[in-house]
Order: sequence, then C-alpha cells, then structure tokens
Amino acid sequence: MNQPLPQSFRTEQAAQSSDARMLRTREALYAALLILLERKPFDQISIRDITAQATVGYATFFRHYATKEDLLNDLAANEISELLRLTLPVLYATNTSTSCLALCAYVDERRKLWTALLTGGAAGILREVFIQQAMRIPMEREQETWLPGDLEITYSVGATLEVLAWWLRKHDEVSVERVAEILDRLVIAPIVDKG
Amino acid sequence: MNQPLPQSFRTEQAAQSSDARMLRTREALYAALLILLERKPFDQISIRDITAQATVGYATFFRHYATKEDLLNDLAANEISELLRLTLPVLYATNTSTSCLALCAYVDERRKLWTALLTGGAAGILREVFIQQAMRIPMEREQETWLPGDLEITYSVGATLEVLAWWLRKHDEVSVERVAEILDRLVIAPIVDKG
Amino acid sequence: MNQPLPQSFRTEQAAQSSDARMLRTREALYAALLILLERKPFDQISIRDITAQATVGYATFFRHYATKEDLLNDLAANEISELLRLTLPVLYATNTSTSCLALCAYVDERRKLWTALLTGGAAGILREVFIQQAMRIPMEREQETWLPGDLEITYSVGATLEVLAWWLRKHDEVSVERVAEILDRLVIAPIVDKG
Amino acid sequence: MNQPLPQSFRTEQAAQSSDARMLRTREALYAALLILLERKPFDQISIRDITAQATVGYATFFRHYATKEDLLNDLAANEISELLRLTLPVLYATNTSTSCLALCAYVDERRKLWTALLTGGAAGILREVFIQQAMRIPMEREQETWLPGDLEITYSVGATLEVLAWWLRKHDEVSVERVAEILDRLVIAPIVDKG
DNA sequence: CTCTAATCGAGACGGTACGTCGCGTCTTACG
DNA sequence: CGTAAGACGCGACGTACCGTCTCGATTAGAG
Repeated sequence: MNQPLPQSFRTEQAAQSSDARMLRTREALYAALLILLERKPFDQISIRDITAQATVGYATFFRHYATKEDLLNDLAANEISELLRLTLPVLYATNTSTSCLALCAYVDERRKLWTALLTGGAAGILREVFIQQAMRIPMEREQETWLPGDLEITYSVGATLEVLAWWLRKHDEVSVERVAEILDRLVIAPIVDKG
Repeated sequence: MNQPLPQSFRTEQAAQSSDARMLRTREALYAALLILLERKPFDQISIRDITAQATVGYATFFRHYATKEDLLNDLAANEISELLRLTLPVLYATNTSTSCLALCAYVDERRKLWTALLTGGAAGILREVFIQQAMRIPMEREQETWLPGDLEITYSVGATLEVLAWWLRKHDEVSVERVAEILDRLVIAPIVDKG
Repeated sequence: MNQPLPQSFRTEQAAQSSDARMLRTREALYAALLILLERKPFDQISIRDITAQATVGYATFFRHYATKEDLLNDLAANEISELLRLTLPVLYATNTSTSCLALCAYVDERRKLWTALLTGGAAGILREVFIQQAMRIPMEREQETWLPGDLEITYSVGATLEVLAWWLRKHDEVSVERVAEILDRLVIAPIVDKG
Repeated sequence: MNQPLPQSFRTEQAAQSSDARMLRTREALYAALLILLERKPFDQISIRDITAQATVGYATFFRHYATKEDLLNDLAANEISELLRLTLPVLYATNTSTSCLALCAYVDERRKLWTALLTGGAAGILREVFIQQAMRIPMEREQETWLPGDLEITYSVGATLEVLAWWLRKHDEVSVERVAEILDRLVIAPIVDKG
C-alpha cells in the first residue's frame, strides 16, 4: 500500500508540476543528457550515467520519466519546437529556398547538439518526434500536393534529416548555402512540384 | 592463453568454412532470426531467443557471430544482394520508372520480410548494409549527377527506404504501380535531374 | 564508470552495514550455505544453488561476497571463533587433557556441521581460517616450545583437524573421551613436550 | 552405433596398451601436467591447458583419462611409489630417525615437484593416493600400536605431509636434518610410543 | 610392404556456471 | 515525515570449460 502512482500518470503529472525541486531535478537530468549525448551515442547512455552526471539519485529519475527514451522525447520535443518556432515563419514564405536556408542556418548554429541527435542512436526517436510536431502544424496551403498527406510529412521530415545527417557527418566541408540549395532541390521541390 | 581464436577472425573465417556442422548451425541461426523478426522488432530479440528458436546451444551463437547485429548484417546482406541481383539489370535501363517498378514488385513479393526489416528496430543496420552494397555497384553512368557522390548514394538509399517503409506500414492500401511512380518522381527524378 | 562500488571495499564495508535488508540477505545466504553443506560437499555447491536456497536474486550474492569462498570464510570464521570462545578458557588450563575434552565435546555437539566442514571440499579453507584465528590468540605461555612458532600453530591445527576428520568420518564408533585422549597424546603432548 | 567404449574401461585398458602412439601421448600429458604444476595450482589448470602444453588434441585427453584428477592420480601414484620404493627399506629399520632423514632427503631432491604437489590445490588428492599406497604396505610389525589401525596410517601420512608442506613453503630456511628430526619427534615418535 | 584399423589433431557442439551490467521496483535511513 | 540513496529480483550479456561428437590425415603393426 501507499504505492506511489501508476507510472503512466506520474510522468504527465510531473510535467506540469511547479514544485521548484522537481523543476531543478528535471533540468539537471535534461542538461546531463545533453552533455552525455556529446560524448557517446544515446543507446550507450544508461539511466545510471544520466543520474550520475546530474548528481541526482538513481530512483529519482523514475519520478520524472518512465524510460530514458521519455527524457530524450522531452529534449527532442524542445529542440524541435524551438527550431520550428524560429523557422516556421519562413516556411510559410512562398520562397522555399529561403526557408531551407533558415533551417540550415539554425542547425549550423547548434551544430554540436544536432550532430549528436542525428548521427547517434537517437535519430529514430528524433525523427518520430519531428514528424509528430510537423503533423500539428496547421497547413494553410492553397492546395494539396500530389502526394498522400501522411507520406508528404513523413518523407519531407525523413529526407530532410537524411540530408542534414549527411551534412553534419562531414563536419565543415559543405557550406550552409550549398546544403540549403541541395535540400531545396532534392527534397522540397519534388514535393511541392505541381508538374 | 587458450581462448579458441580471436573474435574478429572467427566470423569471417567461418563464413567460408566448409564444415557441414557449421553450415547447418549458421543456417539454423539465420532461419531463426527470420522467424523471430516476423514476430517482434529486432531490438527485442535476444540472442537467447535466437538460439532457442534455432535449437542451438547458447554459446554456439558466439562461435559464428560476435553480436546479434552481425547475424542481422549477414541476413540483410543476403537479402539486399538478392534484391540487387534481381533488380540491377533494370536499374541500368534508361527508363527509371521501369527500375522502380521492378524494385517495388520485388519487395512486394517478400512483403513480410521487408516489413520486418524496415519497420522494426533493424532499419538502421539494413540501411547501412544497403549503402555499403550500393557503393560497390559499378556505376557506368554517362555523367556525374549534380550531387556530391556520397550523398547521392546515401540519399537515394535512405529516401527509397523511407518510401518503402511508408508503403509497407500501410499494408495493402497502395498498389505497386502507385508506389513505384511515387518513388520515381520523389526520389530518383530529382537526383538524375539534369536541370 | 558507474559501477556501484569497487568489489574489494564492498564486502568489508557491508559487514558493518546496518541496513536491515543487507543483514537479512547475508543471513539468508549464510543459512543457505549451512543447509547445502549438509547435503553435498562445498565444491559441488554453485553460487546459483546458494542463492536459490536463500531465495535471493543471483546477482545479489555478489553484492555481499566476491566468491563463494568468501561466504565460506565468513561461515568458518564464525564457527571457529565460537568454538574458540567456548574452548579457549580450558586451553589455558594446565591440564591439556581437559582442553582436548572440551574441544571434542563441542565438536560432538555440532557434529553435523563440523562433518560437513571437515570432510567435504571445505576442509582447506577451514584449515586456513582456523590457523589465522589461532595465530591471533595471545599466547601467554611460560616458555617457548621446542618447535618453530609458525609450525607449532600450523601443525597443531592441521593435526587436530586430521584427528577430528577421522573421528567424524567414523560416525559414532568412537567416544568423545577416547578421541580426546588420542588428540592429547598424539598431537598436543608432543608439541608441549619439554623433553 | 560404433560408440567408442564405456569410459571406465577405456582408461584401464589404455593403461596396458602397448601402441607406441598411446604411450607417447600419455607421457606428453604427464610431462605437461608436471610443467604446469610448477606454474600454477592444480585447480587452476584446465584440461585445455594440459592438452595445449602437451601439443595434443583436446579430445585426445579423454582417450586416456576421464578427468584431470585421474591424470593427477597417475602422476601422484608414480611419484609416491617411487618415493616409497626408495625410502621403504629404511622405514623397516628400527631406527626411525634414519627413516625420516631418508624421506626428507628424497623430497629435498625433488623439491620443486613436491612443492607443487603439496602446496597447490593438488594436496587433497595426493594425500589420498598416499594413504592408499601406505595401506598396501605389508606391515610386519612386531605389535600393534596403541592407535586404531586406520587412524595410524591416515594420521601418519597426513601429519607427515603437514610438516613437509610447512617445510617446502619456507623454501630454504630449514635444513633437511632439522626437519627430519622434527618429523621424527612430532609425528613418528608419538605413534610408535609404547608408553 | 602393403593395407587396414587404431589413433591422432582439430575443433564444433550442447551444456552449465561464471561474474557483470542495467533495468525498474521497493525499502530504508537520513535530514 | 518525505525524499535520496541504493539494495533488491530479474534476466541478458559474453566467457570459460566441460565432456561428447564428428571429421579427415597419419601411422602403426598384422598379414
């Protein structure tokens, strides 16, 4: 008796908790994961690593997240929504090349983080979170594309990340402008193509 | 002092071994993984599952593969090389839409297997093996594309698998011809585009 | 990086831990070994046997002892120190035959346990622990014996255990008094002999 | 069908085989164990170590001995019977101190081997084999000792080995004469004591 | 001097136990 | 008197040997 609470509830509940200690712990975990992601791929990071790095008790982790994937979800959701917040405006622009440039420039600024997210074991989760968020964007487009709607989003996200991952793996060999151009021509243009 | 053999050598060496027992065991492991892949995603399959399914001693697994990823590599390499063997001829055809149709038709025939490979935890490894094999294909193309060579292969494989995974996830809602058309227009055309 | 604690420290540290759970587990392991020792020789008892008998997780064993020998050490040390605690007073007596009788009587009372300890695979370890403890006894003897000091202890312990093991192997054919007499005459007398 | 032969028979049968190859192999195994015994205790020597040292196929071992203990038995039996062959004559002598000196001198000559046998994990087996052989010696003594017959042999062997092991552990600090004297006074005298 | 069968090396195999690790739960002791 | 620290049950990992077995390839020794 007096068992804590069903797992599923705890996480969501905690999300909107305003207890100062909880917030501090969550931020510590968040920051710890960020640091560790720059050292080794996500799937080689254990919950013990994270709690140790965050100087937080091991069991404490589970008061906030059910799994380490949940924490990564959180992290990914934040980063992606930040990215979208900054680049969405230009995404609405008619000029897709400007949008692509904005996107690439943003990623370039946070190159280290995005390298960790896209070229480590976290890529799969990041992709899913990205697609989820992309689906929520109200698309006030004039007209449907020639593609099935779900494929359009899945593909545009997947292919974009593909290009970005390739770019990030090459460190500094390709300029922001060049990759933006590639992105526009290789991924975006074919989708919005009205031919 | 008396360990049998260094790990790294064993796998490769064993590959060309002609000992009837080894071949039998390897095939049993291979078949077991195939069966299990249709039941649950790759990352939820333990080596113990595989050896149990193959009715093979647990330790025997390690006489053939260092990790279960190695076994999946083997499996993926075989399936991909079979796919390429059957679809490469048409890949050389000038008509890319015929190539795409051949590819999709092949995958459709082995739908169950490719669903397991592309929509489970095995996707990452499969992608890598696919790229490796694609890189070895002698490309007697008339001219270079406008893309950096490594991105061309990485992207064409990645984007193709993206489309195929979407297709396989939808079970039977989209016809072979339709997905081949999508593939051609969305992935191949932009790459070979001479614009 | 994140292993709980170095092995070597854990055991010793845990010994004085006051966590109720640890104490319970340790006692369960201890009792389990005692029970198993009466069924089969020490070297045929696996750690898995012990943890199963103690209804304790397998890995838990290693949170308390590095090897099963360590557990036996603990057990032996306890039994021996109990034996010495009860028989030491008479060992100081001038009358060695009384000492021997006390010793044999004590062993006779715990015949089952000591049979397991002396006639199974545990004999070697028990001997060593016995010697270690015997060496720590302050010997306020009037005078040195004619023997080198270390041999005196090693031999008296070894030879005594030899006689006891012979006795215990014969079940109930020899009386306590008889074996005490033999012990006195065969082992003790020659050592303290001032001839 | 065509199964080799029941284990128990094979060993004994092989013992009197005269096939040159078998003899060579047996000697190689014997010599290998001797060499390894000087490097590490018996219980840390695996059958694979032995066969590797003997440059003999792993399975070949089992064509000669069922277990490595069997091989050690063989070795111990040989060494002990050699020891007894050389020292028995003097054991019949009325002068026990001469006997002890002969024994100690013999052990001193083969110090390295006997150190391995008595201070490693082989001691238990050696003791048993020794007792077995000692029991077969026809004892044409004038009269029984005051001790039960089986204890007399068990104890004299055990206590003697105890003293020898102590001696061998001290490398070269104690002279042959001194240990022979100790042996005589500590072990032999009390047994034959007619008091 | 064959030739046939015993013996060999090599090592794969099914097992079993090892000690390690990380998981997610549960308990305890401390602040 | 609530929370962090961490002990716990669990189970997979990869390793080491065990003893059995199946292979050819020598190699005696009997004919």
